[in-house]
Amino acid sequence: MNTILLNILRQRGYRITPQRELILNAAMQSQAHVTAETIFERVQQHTQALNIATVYRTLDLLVTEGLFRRTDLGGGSMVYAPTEHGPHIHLVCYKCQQTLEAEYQLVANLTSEIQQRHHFSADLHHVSIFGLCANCQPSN
Amino acid sequence: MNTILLNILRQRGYRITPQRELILNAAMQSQAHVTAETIFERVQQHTQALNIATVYRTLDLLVTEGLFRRTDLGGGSMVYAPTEHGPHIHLVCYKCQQTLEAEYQLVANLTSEIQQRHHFSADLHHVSIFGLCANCQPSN
DNA sequence: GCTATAATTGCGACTATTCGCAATAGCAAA
DNA sequence: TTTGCTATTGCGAATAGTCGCAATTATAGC
Repeated sequence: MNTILLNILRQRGYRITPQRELILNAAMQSQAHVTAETIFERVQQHTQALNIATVYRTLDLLVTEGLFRRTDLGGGSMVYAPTEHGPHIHLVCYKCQQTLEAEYQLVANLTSEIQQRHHFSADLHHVSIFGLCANCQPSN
Repeated sequence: MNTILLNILRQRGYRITPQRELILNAAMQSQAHVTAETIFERVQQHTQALNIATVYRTLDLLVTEGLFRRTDLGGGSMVYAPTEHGPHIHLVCYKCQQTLEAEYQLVANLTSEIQQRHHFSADLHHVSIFGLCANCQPSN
């Protein structure tokens, strides 16, 4: 049972509903990125009392509150991960759809440069970069 | 009438259909980014002989052939622009949805670093970076 | 413990996009 | 110019995600 994140939400004035508890627990259940659909299925194994729209709305809330990150890994649906899992970037191949994880370090100073030059606070903590992996690049 | 891009497609073994001509012309009609829906509406002013799925498929083709770029500007639908319009990056605000254009230069050496370290050919030519604009950042 | 109120949920409709499949039609070769 | 092959299209259904609105409910104040 994850009380830490629930308490953060409560402190920020959000109501703690059974649905939010269920979603949060299901979302924290694995170390990997999860889709809304996966969370929905996990919760449904215990109870019927949940609508998929609520899953999306709760995940949106968690993302805008900075507790989760949403990433497009090119698989057709967005994936979510707790912010505490630490920043890293995703290299997603256009062609074969494979994804590589890379160190956040690569984009760290891009963030500060964008802040200085454009006063824009870029969120690159779980960003996806699309392109072609080694195997799929034309070899000439 | 845009014969240059049509010839490139022909040379690469793709068939030139009336639909592809119409879509290509409509897509090149303005300097700005366009959505599939916009292209579809433009073409429909001339003829009914076009299906929205074909618009999406043709745009996909143009993107995978490197002739167009697809970008998510956070407005709910993807936008497309000819590659020849030149690279630039988009700073998209999570909160107010406003987008700023910035120089490609900012990410130029990130591309080569990713190539060196991960042998991954990153495509950052029209990338969107999400975050908070100056107005929407907490001011403390 | 009750009540009032505003946040949250469920539901059904809607949007953007993709997909499978049968029908159509470019284009290369004869 | 006709033919045949296969790429491409149209269609309708499916998927991921969002939205408006009425019903429900968490929580602050009594």
